[in-house]
Amino acid sequence: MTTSPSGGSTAGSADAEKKLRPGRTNATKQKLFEASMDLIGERGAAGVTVDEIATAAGVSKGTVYYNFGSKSDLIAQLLRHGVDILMARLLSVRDDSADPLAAMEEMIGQAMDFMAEYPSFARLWVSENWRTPSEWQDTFAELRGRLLAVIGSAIDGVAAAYPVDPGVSRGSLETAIFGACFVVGLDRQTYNPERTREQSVAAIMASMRGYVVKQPPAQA
Amino acid sequence: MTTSPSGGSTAGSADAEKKLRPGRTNATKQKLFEASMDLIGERGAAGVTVDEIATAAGVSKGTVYYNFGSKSDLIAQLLRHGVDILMARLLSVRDDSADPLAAMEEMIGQAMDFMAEYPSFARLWVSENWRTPSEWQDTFAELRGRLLAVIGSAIDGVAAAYPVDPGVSRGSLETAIFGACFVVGLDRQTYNPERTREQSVAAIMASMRGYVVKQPPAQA
DNA sequence: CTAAATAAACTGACCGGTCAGTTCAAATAA
DNA sequence: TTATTTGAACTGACCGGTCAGTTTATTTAG
Repeated sequence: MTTSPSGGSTAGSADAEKKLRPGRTNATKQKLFEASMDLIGERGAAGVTVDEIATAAGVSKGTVYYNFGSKSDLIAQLLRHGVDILMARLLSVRDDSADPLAAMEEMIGQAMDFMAEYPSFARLWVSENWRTPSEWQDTFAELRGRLLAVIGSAIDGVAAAYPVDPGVSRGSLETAIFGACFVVGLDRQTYNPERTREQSVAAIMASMRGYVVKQPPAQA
Repeated sequence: MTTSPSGGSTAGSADAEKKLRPGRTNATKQKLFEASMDLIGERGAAGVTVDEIATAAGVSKGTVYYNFGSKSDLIAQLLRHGVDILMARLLSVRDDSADPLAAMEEMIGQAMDFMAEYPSFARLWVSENWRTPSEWQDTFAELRGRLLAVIGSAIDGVAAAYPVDPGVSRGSLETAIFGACFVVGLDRQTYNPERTREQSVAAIMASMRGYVVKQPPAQA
């Protein structure tokens, strides 16, 4: 076997040993990420061959196995890569103590932009996320937790500034909003391209507005 | 070739020529549906072999091709089969003119029950629904439309009885709720089995409550 | 009532082809 | 020099689909 760098599968997503040699690897990895994102998003992880990915990236099959240990490892790193991008966008929303509801809205807007820009990643996510015994179970659990934490803290912000319905659990609401972002974004891409970003955001925000109670807290 | 029945792919879901010969075919098809639902839900359409499906159904590979024209056809009919079940449940909700919001809530509850009972179908749906050039594009478009129509009319019912936010388009809201049902149901199954049915319904219903305006119609 | 005939339902071995993964010597760049 | 990439070959397993033949239930003929 050659001296493949391969990259840590369970690394903290930050590029740990990137600096060893800038070389061409990072550019190659990037190309492989982009190519495989599209292909896998379209036909599913199992429906795409390594040869196809290599060809689409303008690279040889050997290079794939030089940069990644396996097809499975490539996909795991691809998931981290996508989540890193999404996380960066979500965290770019200033958590100013102004209106937490507005912050939430901006976050959802960022998510919608991400879905529009990386629809293939969104497809990959929803395609593989809920598979029961999956090779990426642990990867998904970790990444999902990281994303939900961000949404959760945004919800907390709202709950701290407004009276909210105690009958709605934070966890379920996180899930509903998180999932709605993916689904609404994908649906727009696939079936309703005429729908605007604002319409989509408004539809998802409806659940937040329903979360804050109409009348001042009944009594609870 | 033998005289395969194969079943109409675009039939209106009602069993048309069931009586010609009771035979074993219907029972066999049912077994194949159940087996493939589970397997495909777990590992994806491309990740399951016809041999596996046949074995799981306690039937030979040839029987699969006797009852269905191809693996693809099996899956298309499987999708219709699942949607028929879900539709029946959604339509079982009495559309009494009482409280449309309560009707909506019951419908979401029915959807949650369905997701709990057929999680594999839900996984199959979200896995394949948004694939761009897919063999089942048309099938999905049709079935999606049928389901959305039911949800849409429930939303209409609410909009007719309450003052609603005109800034939220009906279509986007349909999508958000529809998608949330799948995602919340799957997430409960996969990551949060401790969550109750009521919590999940409440989280999804939040978007309906946010859809009806708090104060009597502002002015629009 | 029984045996032959018929057709639906089913079987499983088989085929052409594909795929993930491995290896490696040679080429190419930093 | 050394890290990186190439491209091609090879393997061993697997896969979708086919097909000639077998079982099973029902019908028909004697």
